[in-house]
Parts: sequence; C-alpha cells; structure tokens
Amino acid sequence: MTADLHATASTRLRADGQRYTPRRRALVDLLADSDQPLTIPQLLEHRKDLAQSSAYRNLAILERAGVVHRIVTTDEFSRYELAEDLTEHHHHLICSSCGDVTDFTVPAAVEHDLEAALSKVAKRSGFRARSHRLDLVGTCATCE
Amino acid sequence: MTADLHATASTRLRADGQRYTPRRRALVDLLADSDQPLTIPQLLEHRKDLAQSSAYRNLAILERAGVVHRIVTTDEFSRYELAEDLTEHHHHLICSSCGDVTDFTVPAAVEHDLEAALSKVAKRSGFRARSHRLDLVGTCATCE
DNA sequence: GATCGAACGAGAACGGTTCTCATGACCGAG
DNA sequence: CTCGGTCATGAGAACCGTTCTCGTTCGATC
Repeated sequence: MTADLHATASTRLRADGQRYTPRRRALVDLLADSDQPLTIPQLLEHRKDLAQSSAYRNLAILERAGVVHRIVTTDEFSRYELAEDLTEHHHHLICSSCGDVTDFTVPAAVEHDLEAALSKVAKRSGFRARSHRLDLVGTCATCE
Repeated sequence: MTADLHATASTRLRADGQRYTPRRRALVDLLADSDQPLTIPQLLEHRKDLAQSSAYRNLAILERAGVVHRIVTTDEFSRYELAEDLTEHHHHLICSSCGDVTDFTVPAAVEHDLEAALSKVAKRSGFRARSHRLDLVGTCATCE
C-alpha cells in the first residue's frame, strides 16, 4: 500500500512531465508517515539531508502534479499533506495558539448531507466546486 | 444598525485599550459595505486616502479586538471581513484561479448537524473549539 | 562509459507584512 | 483656552517565508 502510493505519485509526476526522484520520494514518505500536515522546517528537521530550496521546489512540483496538498493558516508557515485521494477525506483541527494542525473525520452521514447542501450552493452560483474544506479553529489540548 | 455596528466596534476597541479613530471607522465601513472579504489593495483602492502601513496596523488592531476577521488562502494576499458575530454565520466560495472569495450560507438544519458532529470531535480530542470554517474551493463563474 | 537534459543546493532576490520613528491629532488638567 | 502628554498616523526601512538563479551533480539512454 505504500508501494501503491509511490506508484501513484510516480505516475502523476510523469503525467506532468516530471521525474519521481529520491528527494521527492523522501518528501512523500515523510508526509505519509505523519498524522498531521507538516511545515517545511518540520520536514527538514526529520530529514537533515534535504535542502530547503529543493524542498520548496519539490513540494510545489508535487502539488502541481496532485500528489500533495498545501495548507495555509494564519500562522507563519505553510503546511503540506498528501492529496486527499491518496489518504482519506478528513478535516483539520487548527490551534490558533501554537498553529498546530491535526486531522479528524466526521461521520459519513454528516459528510453526505454537507456534500448535498454544498453542491446545491455551487450550482446556484455558477461555481465549479473541486473540494470542500472544513476546519475547526480553537486551542489544542496542550495549549489549553 | 450601522450605528450599532460602530457602537459595538467602539466598545470592543475600548475594552482592548484602543480608540475608535476615523481611519478605523473607515475600514469597518468598507468591510460592512462589501459582500465579500477584501484584500488590503482592494481597501486602499476604495479609499485612496488610507495609508498602507496604517491599514495593516489598524486591521491587526481591529482583529485583536474581535471586530474583524482575517482570512488567508493560497493566493498572495490576506483578506479581511467583519467578525462573524457582527454579520451572520456564513462560509466562503474560494476561486483557486483568481483568488476571489465570496460569501454563502447553508441551510440551518445542515449547519446544526454539522455543529453537533464537530462538538463531539472536539470533546473527544480535548480541543476547545472557537469556531468552524467551511469553504468550497473551485473555480468561480467568471473564471470558468 | 559518454552525453545531455533534468534535479539539486547555496545563496540572492522577491514581496506581502511588520516595524521604526518623526510628525500630527486628540484629550484631560489647570 | 492653553499647555502636555499620549496615542494614531504615514513614509520608508526591515523582516522573513518563499521563489528564483545559476553552477554543479545525477541519472536515464544509447
């Protein structure tokens, strides 16, 4: 299943005219092993051999290829996670004190109703929806 | 009702040890008149007499006082809107092509179920939720 | 192995935002 | 009404996360 992940990543990059290099694979591995979106400093901390500029460049490439997703909150750093179709549909708890972001899911029934309501809104306003984003903002257990 | 708005803004600023000056009132007026969150360039465009540095400073002060809310998407500029309890609870259509953000609401029933599901999640993970955020990401009618 | 284009990494450059500081406005005391 | 002190203002400098540049290195292909 990790093999699948790398195969998918490789395919998507190739479709975008890019290679699946060791550095890019390392980034995907780090994101796959995490249960929360990571900032670039966090990624570099885990893999000291990655260069900052390359990390930025490769994450941008992986994002364009649809392999990773970039999240930006009010805190100073962007965060990266695997694209949603490579993991499972989930949402984020965002701590407005420390900036930390962790994943959560809601029951399928709620998700389904929400989806229905949103597609109605989109249709009404001529908006082509690609995805929705549901975050809970507050303070996490450790900042509390 | 606009009078109420200014009275509330003034009260909240004073509670934070700040004055409700003409510049700050101008910002609140601009945001109140808009049906979408505005970037600083957009604000300055509407009111040419506002200085950029003061706009940044005053919006930060208004945000700390709980009068305005700052929204950050993947595009280059932050956007500002009135705090949710000064308007009505709403969500955002975010165009990933032009970056434009517009408001929308969902039926109260859906909102209610969502609220219930979220508070359950928050409790389970020891997270103190302050608000939720639901955005629809895609391409708007004019970019389509 | 040779070759050539793409990926890499160190550092410079960029740009939205924040900070600095001299000036001006406001408010209370006398 | 005037003086003083405090805070807001605005032009520009500084900041810092991110992007770009460019010489070097890697790796796929023959």
